[in-house]
Amino acid sequence: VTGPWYDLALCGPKAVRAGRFLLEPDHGLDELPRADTVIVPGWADIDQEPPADLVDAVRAAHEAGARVASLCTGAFVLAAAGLLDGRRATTHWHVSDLFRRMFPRVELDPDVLFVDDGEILTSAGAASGIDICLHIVRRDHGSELANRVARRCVVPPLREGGQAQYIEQPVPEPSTASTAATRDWALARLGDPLTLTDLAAHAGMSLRTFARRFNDEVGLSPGRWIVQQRVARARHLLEASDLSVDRIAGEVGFATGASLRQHLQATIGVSPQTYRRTFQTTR
DNA sequence: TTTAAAACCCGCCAGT
DNA sequence: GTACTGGCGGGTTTTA
Repeated sequence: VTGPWYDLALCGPKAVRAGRFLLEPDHGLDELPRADTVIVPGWADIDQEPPADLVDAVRAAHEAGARVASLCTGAFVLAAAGLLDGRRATTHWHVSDLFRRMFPRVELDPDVLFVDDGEILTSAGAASGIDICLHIVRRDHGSELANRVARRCVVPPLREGGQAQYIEQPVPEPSTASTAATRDWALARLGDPLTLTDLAAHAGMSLRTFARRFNDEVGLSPGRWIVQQRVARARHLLEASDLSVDRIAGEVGFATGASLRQHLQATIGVSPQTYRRTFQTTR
C-alpha cells in the first residue's frame, strides 16, 4: 500500500520565524475550516492572548467538523477557542500551572504524553507531537502502517509511560533514590516470576512505601514498569531471534504466550506474529 | 473465549 | 504543623 495518505498544507496569517527558519504558509487561515484535521503547533507567547483570527479560525474548523490536535503549547490556542472546556487535555508539563490558572474549566492531565478525546487531541512537550501524530495515523490507517511510519522515522511506534518520567525530580539523591538498585536487581531476573512483595523485600521497604517511592522516581507503578520491561525484551527477541512466541513469553517472564499476546496488543496494537513480520530483518 | 482467583494500585488515614 | 511511613479497603488489572 502506498500513499499519499494525507494532503498536508501549512496555514497561517503570515510568514513566521521559528528559530532561524522562516516558515512561509501555503494558505491563509481562511483555509482551515476546509481541513479534515487541523494541527496547531506550539504557541510561543503563552502568557498573551492568542490572535483572535487564529482562535476564530480554529473554532470555525472545529464547528465545520474538523478534527483538531495541538502540539505542546498549542493547547493554549485550543483552550482559548473554548474547545477544551470540560474535556481532558494535556500540554507541556512546564506550563501546566499557568495553563490551569488561565483555563480552570479544562480537565488538565499533565502526566500523559497525549490525550485523545475523539475529535480533539492534545499532546505534551515537543517530541510527544510525534507520538500523537503516530497515534492519528494509527487511528486512520491501522497499527501496521503506523508502525511502518515509525520505523521509517526511526522512532518507537508507541512510547510508554507519561511525562512524569521526564520531569526533573527535585531530590533524586543517589543514596536515597533507592529503588534504582532494586530495578537493576529485577532486570537481572526478569524471566522469573516477580511480585511487588519480592521487590519491596529487596528494597527493604513496606509495600506501600516501595510503590510510592517507585512511582515518584520512575513515573510508573512497579507493576506497569515490570510489564513494560518484559514487553520491551520480548519485542527485541521477536525482532532478533526465531524463538516461538510461547518460548519468548517464558524467556521474558510472562507465564504464558497468551499473556505476551495480550500485553503486546495493549501497548502497540499488534500481535507478536504481525510485529515480527513488520520488524524482523529480512533473511 | 470465559471466568474465578490473585495481584496490583491508590486514596485514605493513623502513627511517628 | 509538616513530612514521611505503612496498613487497609476495595476497585481494577492480570493471571491461570
